[in-house]
Amino acid sequence: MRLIALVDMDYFYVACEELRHPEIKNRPAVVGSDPKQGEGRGVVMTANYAARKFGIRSGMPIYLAYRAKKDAVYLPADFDYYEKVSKDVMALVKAHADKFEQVSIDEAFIDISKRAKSYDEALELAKGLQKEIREKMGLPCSIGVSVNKLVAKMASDDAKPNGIKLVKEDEAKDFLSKKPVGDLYGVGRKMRKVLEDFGYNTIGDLAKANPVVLVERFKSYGAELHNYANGMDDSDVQENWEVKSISRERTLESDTSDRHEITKSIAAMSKEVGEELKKQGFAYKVVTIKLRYSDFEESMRSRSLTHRSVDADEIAEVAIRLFDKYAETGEELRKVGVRVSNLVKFSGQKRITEYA
DNA sequence: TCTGGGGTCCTAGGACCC
DNA sequence: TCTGGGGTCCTAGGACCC
Repeated sequence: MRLIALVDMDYFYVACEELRHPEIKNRPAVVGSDPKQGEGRGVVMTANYAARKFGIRSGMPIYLAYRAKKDAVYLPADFDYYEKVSKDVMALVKAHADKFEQVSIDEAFIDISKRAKSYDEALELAKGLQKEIREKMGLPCSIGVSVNKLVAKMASDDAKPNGIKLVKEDEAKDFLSKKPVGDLYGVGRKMRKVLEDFGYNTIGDLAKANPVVLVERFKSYGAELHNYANGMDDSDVQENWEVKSISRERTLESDTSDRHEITKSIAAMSKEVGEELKKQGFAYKVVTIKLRYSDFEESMRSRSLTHRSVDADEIAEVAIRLFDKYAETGEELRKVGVRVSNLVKFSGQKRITEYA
C-alpha cells in the first residue's frame, strides 16, 4: 500500500508576514494589491482567518475587501521573502519523505510508504511534522494523508486550518461522494458548469456516471475525472521536476494604448525574466508576449528563435518586435506579460549555439 | 463579483520532412 | 498531377491550480 501526504501551509503569505510583524497577529490582515482607499484594481492574494471573518477571500477584488474591512492590515506581496521562508519549510518536509514533490510555494506531496507501514504510523509522522513546522518555523499547516495524491490533496482541504486528516483506502469514495463536483481537483468553473448541466452535482454523481459518456464528452480527461471521482489516482510523487517557463506580467496603472509606456513596461519585465533565467541557469528558445485588453480579451504571440539564448537583452528585443507587429494600434491595454519557454539547463561554459 | 501574477498541461491546425 | 501516412515543430488558445 502506498501512503502519501500533502503538506499545505495555511494562509501562507500572511503567516509569513505575521512572523516578522508579530503585532499583526490576531488582526485581520491581507496580502495583495494596494487597496488605494477602495480604488485599487488588484485582488486579495491571501487573507488570514481574522480577515476571513469579514468575508475576505483570496481572489476577491481588493476594493471589495477594503469595503468589507477598511482598517484591516493591507500588505504588498514580498515574494523573495516568502520564497526564503518556503525553502526552510520545504527542507523540514523533505527530511520526512521517501519521495518529495513541491507543487507550489506552500505545498508539497511526500511519499512516506517506506517509513510508515500503517495508517497509524503515517498519522504519527504527520503529527510530528506539523509540530516541527510549528515549533521551528512558527507556521501553521494542514496535512492530508491517504493512499494517493488526489485523496491526500482533498483530505488536506478538509483539514484546514491547522489540522490533519487521514482518509483510508476504503473510506475514500465515501469521503468524496457528498462534496460538490466543483470541489474535485481538476474541476474549475467551466468544467463544473458543464458537469452540472449533465446532472452531475456531487462527486458521487460523477463517480457513478458512465465513463464512456465522460470520455465522449471530455476525451481522455473524462476518464481521469471518473477515476478521481472514485478516489483513484496512480500518479507518482514526482521528484525531479524542472521549471518549463519563466514569466512576468503586470497590470498597468491605468488602461493605455501609449506605445512608449507599454514598451517600457515590456522592457522592464524582460529584464526581470532575464535575471530570473540567469539565476536559475536556463537558456530559452521561445519568447511570448501576452496582452490583455480593456475588455479582458486576451491574446498571446510567440516567436521561436533559431537558437537557444541566454541573452537577456534579446528577450526585450523579440518581445517588443512581437508587440509592434501584432498589437492593434489604438487598442487600450490593461495588462502586458512576457514569458520565455522551451528552457534548457545552461552551464555557462559551452557556447549557446551548441544548444540550438 | 468586473476580476493579479505565477505557473502547468492539453488540443489542434499547419508547415515541413521523409 | 494527384496522392498517403507518420513524426515533429511552431503557434494560439483554453482550462485549471495556487
